[in-house]
Amino acid sequence: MNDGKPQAGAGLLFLREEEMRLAQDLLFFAYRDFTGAADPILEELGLGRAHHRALHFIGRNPGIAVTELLGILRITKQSLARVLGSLVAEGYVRQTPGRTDRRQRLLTLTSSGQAFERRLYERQRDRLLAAYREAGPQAVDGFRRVMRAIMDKQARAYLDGPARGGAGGRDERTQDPAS
Amino acid sequence: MNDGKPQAGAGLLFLREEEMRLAQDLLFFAYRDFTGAADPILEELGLGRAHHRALHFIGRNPGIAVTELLGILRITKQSLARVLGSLVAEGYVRQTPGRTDRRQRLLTLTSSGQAFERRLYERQRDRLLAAYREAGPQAVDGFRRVMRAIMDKQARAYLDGPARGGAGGRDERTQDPAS
DNA sequence: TCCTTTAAGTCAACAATCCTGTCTTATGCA
DNA sequence: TGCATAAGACAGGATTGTTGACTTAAAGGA
Repeated sequence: MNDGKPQAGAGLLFLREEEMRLAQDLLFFAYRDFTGAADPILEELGLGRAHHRALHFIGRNPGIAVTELLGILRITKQSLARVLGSLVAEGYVRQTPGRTDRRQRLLTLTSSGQAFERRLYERQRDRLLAAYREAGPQAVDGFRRVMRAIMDKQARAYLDGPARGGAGGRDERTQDPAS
Repeated sequence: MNDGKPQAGAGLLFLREEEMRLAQDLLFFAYRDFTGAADPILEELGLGRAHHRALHFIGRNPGIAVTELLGILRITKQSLARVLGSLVAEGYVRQTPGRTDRRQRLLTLTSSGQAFERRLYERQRDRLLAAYREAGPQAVDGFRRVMRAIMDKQARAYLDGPARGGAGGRDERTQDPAS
């Protein structure tokens, strides 16, 4: 990075600060417009972004336990309970007792929950796909690297979990809890 | 990416969907932990993330008009008024009438506002800097390209505005409104 | 079996953040 | 002069988040 030019100090520090300020802006605007893309669908169904986040991670982790979902969303039990309550009440999410640990209420999307989540997904996908095409595969690789590096160890470990990334294997949770 | 294997259809579609799902995850976790990095400082001063966002964009655009800030944050006048009210009351933000348009109340950080914003910035900077170092300059370039491509035209235009990006020139707003 | 811990849910109360709609004041501008 | 715009204010409400205390059921070790 420092390519050995004589006067190193203030000028480079300025550049570095502007780089970091730009990164702040990028994260704000990209996230703002990425999440905003699904808003029309949510409004149509009378739900909010909190519901969307829950649907996304339940859809992505069928049979996830409540505690695990809380750890992902980083919200309190109460906050999740409210959101989850309406999702269950409207038939988007099903709760089934854990087989090995019967204290758990494993969460799964119903078929209408899957359909709803897919509509939300498609809006964000369209935007992401266009961005990926515009930026090109090499940029996409860099994007992934930086985004992974920004997040906590814990989140990286989650992304590397058996359900994702791994060579095609579905993990045990994917055996859908019998309705 | 498509390395010319015979059976093209379903398998590749699956891969593409997993790519998009991963992108959703990346945006959620990176944003969650990026914003979370400043939370301890905010809590210390008894302010919230909404205050941080306002401070950031006022600091980045000294002398910004209220309407322009509303357009960036995409919130309503009422929401901003509440946040701005406390920032002004606690002496972090100064409002000065516009010189050319006296209806405007141009927003600037006071020196204590600058100091506060800097503390918040430094937390996020540390995380971003570590991520940039870990991912490497080429990845950073890709990150920027993809993030820019995700956001709205309007936001890209903002980032290309005269105050940023341009070859070193400060724009007229930077002439700080006389206190 | 007894005891502790854990998973989940619940209730009450509250705080932050956002929204809508309506109105006023001052100013810009044709 | 008349309309549009910038900003602020008021009233009321919705969403999303918080804390703290408590209950129920089940797991799991001594």
